[in-house]
Amino acid sequence: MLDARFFKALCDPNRIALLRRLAECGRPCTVTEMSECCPACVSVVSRHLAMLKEAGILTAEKRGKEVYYSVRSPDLATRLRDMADAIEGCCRDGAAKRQE
Amino acid sequence: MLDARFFKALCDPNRIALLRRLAECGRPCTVTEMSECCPACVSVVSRHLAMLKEAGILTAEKRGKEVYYSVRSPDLATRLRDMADAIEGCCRDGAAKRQE
DNA sequence: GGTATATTTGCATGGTGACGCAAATGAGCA
DNA sequence: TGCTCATTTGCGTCACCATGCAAATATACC
Repeated sequence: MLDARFFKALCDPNRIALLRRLAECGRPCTVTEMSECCPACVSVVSRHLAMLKEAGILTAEKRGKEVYYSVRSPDLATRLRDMADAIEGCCRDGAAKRQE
Repeated sequence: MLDARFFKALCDPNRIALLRRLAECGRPCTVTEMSECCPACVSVVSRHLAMLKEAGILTAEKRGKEVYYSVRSPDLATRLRDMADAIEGCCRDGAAKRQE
């Protein structure tokens, strides 16, 4: 549930900026488009996007020469809510067990 | 909303293990107690816990010689759910804007 | 005050990650 | 085929982080 790779993918400010940009854009974007909003050069952006994809945060679809990245927003939202539930449930159960 | 420091605090496997241990335990724990579940030595655990506290994930309360750490579970759950809402809302708005 | 325990902090070190550049790969087009 | 554009990958470098050790700080108890 609490997956280190997931958080690792989001612990870099540039990757956060890319994710935010992609979410705000509301449509699939190419690597070149994304790199315009990021101080790093294209190769670095490509690597960041690949990492976000590996972590299950983005999806990539190849169309011709270009790769279009999108946010897996429903899955992402579900994962975050599941984490919230797990932490609440875990802490509540622990406290309950302690009172027995 | 998407805070890099928050994710940074959770991108280390030992810190995840500490958070999980603390959540499952269901009661405040001392640094020494926590260090027993973690391969790292006490000073490292102390630093990890401090980082989790700085990120707003744990709270620390000093009682005598010892410091008791707890999970800020309601706040943490709220933060995660807010992130989920923000991402969903953001992507939906972007898509809607695109269709206009 | 002196000792013991709990925690934090300074420091050195090894490992990992971000970065830019250049080369390689892939796909469209003349 | 040759050319161009988009993306990825290999590589070297630099910065940051996790770690352990030792010293410092804080608190309790004698």
